[in-house]
Amino acid sequence: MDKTENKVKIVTRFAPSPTGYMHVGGVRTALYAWLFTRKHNGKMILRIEDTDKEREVPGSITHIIEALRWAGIDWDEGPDIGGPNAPYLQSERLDSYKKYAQVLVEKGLAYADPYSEEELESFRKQAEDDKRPFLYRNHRPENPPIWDGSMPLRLKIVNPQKSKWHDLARGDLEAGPEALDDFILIKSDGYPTYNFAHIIDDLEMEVTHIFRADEFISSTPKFLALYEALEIQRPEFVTLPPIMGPDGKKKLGKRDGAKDLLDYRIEGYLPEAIVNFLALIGWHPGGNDEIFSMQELKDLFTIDKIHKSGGNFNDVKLNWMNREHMLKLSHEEYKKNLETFMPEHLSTLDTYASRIDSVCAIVRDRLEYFKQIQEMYDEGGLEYFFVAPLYDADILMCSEKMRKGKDLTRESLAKILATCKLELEKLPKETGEFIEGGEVKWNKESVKNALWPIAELEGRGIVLWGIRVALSGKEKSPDPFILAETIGKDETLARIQRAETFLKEKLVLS
RNA sequence: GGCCCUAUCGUCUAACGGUUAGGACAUUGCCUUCUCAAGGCAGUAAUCAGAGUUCGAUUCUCUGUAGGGUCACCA
Repeated sequence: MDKTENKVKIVTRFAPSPTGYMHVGGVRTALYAWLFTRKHNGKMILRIEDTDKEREVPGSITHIIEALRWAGIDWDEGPDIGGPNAPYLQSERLDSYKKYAQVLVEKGLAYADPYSEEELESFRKQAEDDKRPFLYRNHRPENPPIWDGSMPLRLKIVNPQKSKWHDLARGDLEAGPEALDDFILIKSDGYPTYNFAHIIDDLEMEVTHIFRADEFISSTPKFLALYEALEIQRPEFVTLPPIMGPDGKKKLGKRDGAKDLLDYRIEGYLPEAIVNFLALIGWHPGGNDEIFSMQELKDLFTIDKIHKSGGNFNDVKLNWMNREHMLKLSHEEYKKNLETFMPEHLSTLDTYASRIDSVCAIVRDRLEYFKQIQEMYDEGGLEYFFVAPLYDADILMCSEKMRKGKDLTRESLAKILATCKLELEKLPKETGEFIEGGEVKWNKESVKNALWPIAELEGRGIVLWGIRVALSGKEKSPDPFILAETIGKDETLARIQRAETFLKEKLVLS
């Protein structure tokens, strides 16, 4: 296989129809074609199959292009960049289809369909009532009218028999003669059907490998008949297994929550992660590795490793994988991504600039996708990184478990906090700079060293919980030391002071 | 219903006639621990069923079963 691939120039195409969004299944098809093409220094074409004017959604083409580019997939010819085989919109290639249709008419292999939709419908119904499959060729008109373009044009299947073919991913396939019928080449509106158009385009564009979804297996006999009628050589088929919905029951569709690819960008997923994940549904290079870069995928990709059976789209694992890719980012890259998801009311604060780096580091282990930053740590989000929190007495007082049997009143907690504050005041204020003549500076280590003796004395649960909540106001948050380091000495002391006062006031009130 | 495709832990998968059937996600337990994460360790968990071929079948063949696809003037 690989030998011939290297001799003949590989030409692949991705040919979506502009129906509004970029299905992840489609992205995978494009991805496999892309990996294969780029690995073999081939040529990839983007072609838009816009022959159904009814379904076309305006803006789709730009959307598709944007989505594919985001995923890191590029092409050598396409509607946006042109190329020697232009145009790349099927709606602009009508002359080609007409030309080949005429060839078939002249060969006596295509004929006009004179029936009305109602008549066709009744044939179908009759077949259904008789419990046999409907075949148009059983109703083929004796003397079809001359095709003037106002009626559909059908291919005449002269000798319906069993079809056999080879698929590079699936192996040998076959279908009975029932799968073959006189199908429509050109619709009455003058546009070709998919079945016809893609074959003409692939021929004219000299496509060598067709990467396609599983559902096209059933119509392959039709394509084969057309190649034969046209007396042309067919490209290789590479049929991919289906991607199922999370329940594993049905093909992944819009209703099962199949997202548009760009939704993942909105959620703050990394394109490399999506690509990695998608690549591994239906293909695996062997071995135990799972995290691959685009480059690695390209190097490893081979058609014979494509699976036959379908796979589920499991977004729990996608999240894990996305985190793995996020972890590979440098601090600067991570920060850049994260900042696009920072709520504006925080990013405009004057505490923001000095603390965002630290927040980045803190959040790094915790996020599976960047938008999660917005839902982090309870409802309050991450305000407490930038502004002093409000307190809840119950949370501040910590749980029984943390107290470990020790009595704790608001007054005694306030005292403990005061003691901590006293110790922390002794620390120099500077962060990140070496302090001459003293080991301590204001970083999480020194804060820890200052607090630890008190914690040992009064109970770790009480002291560390108390400080942490004094700094964050939250039941759940990063540890107090890193929080203290992040907000700096002045604010740490101020927040402890506030918590202390809060406790005392509460005490007086109650 | 006709035709077609597919079948390894719950999920993604490794294995290309010989393995204690491996890894990952998820899950469970433990460790770490001031909370939440993260991290570390450990555990539970699969060859759809039945025949054949073979010294030996997850792997090859057949049958059954289940799931999926497709039967448009959609792609």
